[in-house]
Amino acid sequence: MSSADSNTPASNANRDHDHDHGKCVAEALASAERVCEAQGARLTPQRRQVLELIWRSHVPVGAYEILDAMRDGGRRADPPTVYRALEFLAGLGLIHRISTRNAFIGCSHPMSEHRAQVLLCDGCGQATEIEIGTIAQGLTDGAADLGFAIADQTVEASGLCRSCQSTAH
Amino acid sequence: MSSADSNTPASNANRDHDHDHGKCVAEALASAERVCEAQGARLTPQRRQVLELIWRSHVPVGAYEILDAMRDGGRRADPPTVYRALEFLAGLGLIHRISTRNAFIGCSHPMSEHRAQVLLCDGCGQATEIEIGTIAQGLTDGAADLGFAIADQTVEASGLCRSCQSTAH
DNA sequence: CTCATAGACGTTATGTTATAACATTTTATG
DNA sequence: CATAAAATGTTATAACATAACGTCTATGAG
Ligand SMILES: [Zn+2]
Ligand SMILES: [Zn+2]
Ligand SMILES: [Zn+2]
Ligand SMILES: [Zn+2]
Repeated sequence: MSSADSNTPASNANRDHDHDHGKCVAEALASAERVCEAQGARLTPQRRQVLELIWRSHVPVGAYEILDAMRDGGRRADPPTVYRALEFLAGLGLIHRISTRNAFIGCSHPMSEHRAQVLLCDGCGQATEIEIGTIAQGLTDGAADLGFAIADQTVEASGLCRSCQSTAH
Repeated sequence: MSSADSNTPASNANRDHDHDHGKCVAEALASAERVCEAQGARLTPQRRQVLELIWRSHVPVGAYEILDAMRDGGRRADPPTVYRALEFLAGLGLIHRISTRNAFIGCSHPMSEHRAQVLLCDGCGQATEIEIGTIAQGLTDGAADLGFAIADQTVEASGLCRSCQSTAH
């Protein structure tokens, strides 16, 4: 993964409402397989299905929505099944938990180490992952000034995306 | 409240584990009364009690902990009672919800408009509110570059405070 | 191939957080 | 006092998450 960079995960930040989502999904699944292989982890059919269900859209999806979708698909499932898969996927950085929504989104660029920073649209519900280095660094530095050592960061903002601003009238 | 600034709410950021917490509480309650008066809102005994319970420490407190404490105090209470008070207090900026913990803390400087930015210690559990303007601004600007208009921000970081770093060995 | 092991998954039950809906009481005000 | 608005009481349930333990399955050693 150090040679060609034909995929441009950062382009997700500029994603429009009518983008080629099939590409998002394909890239996400390909990345997932690479990450799992690299980590010696197993992307079982069940885990893969949960990842696919999360990637059905860019709208954060709750654990029980996933559960319902799995049942709709004929598969027997219970909460622990879903939460285990979510824990596995989050552990590998393949998904992010959105704390303010109790929901999950697929990570747009799971191959690179990063802190999740997310924009949440109150109009369409879509989440957009961004990566503003100065925020992560500013937070780390600001905390360090107080003697606080940051281990993990959560940065979530809500508002209106470009499309939903033009729609609102 | 525009004249003397004898209280230094920002000093909370440097708060030690053995600070004068009585002062924190006294200031918080005084601020609450001022804010309520300014807004024409009523700080009823029940709301005041919830605020006091939240201010028992700097550790974020869950709604049901508050509920239990109210019942311990002999008062009859049910979940909606607590959640209504929390909603009221949060609406006035007197408390902040900590999304990553499903819990609440008292706001250290409710008189000034601000976005909550919080450091959460995994050791002692205490929350420290900080205010790094460049983060709020960087987030707003970074989002604006994508055409996204931010209405609300959540910034939470976990790690170890100074005291808990020295303790850990 | 058989067995031991570890990881994944199934299953049941329960814990935890939050809100809907409607009744009643309190407070402010004319 | 009459009235309306705000606050609170009350019951029930929705929504989110995990504990605990049993079973299955892939894998590798012997
Ligand atoms: Zn997409
Ligand atoms: Zn939108
Ligand atoms: Zn204090
Ligand atoms: Zn600490």
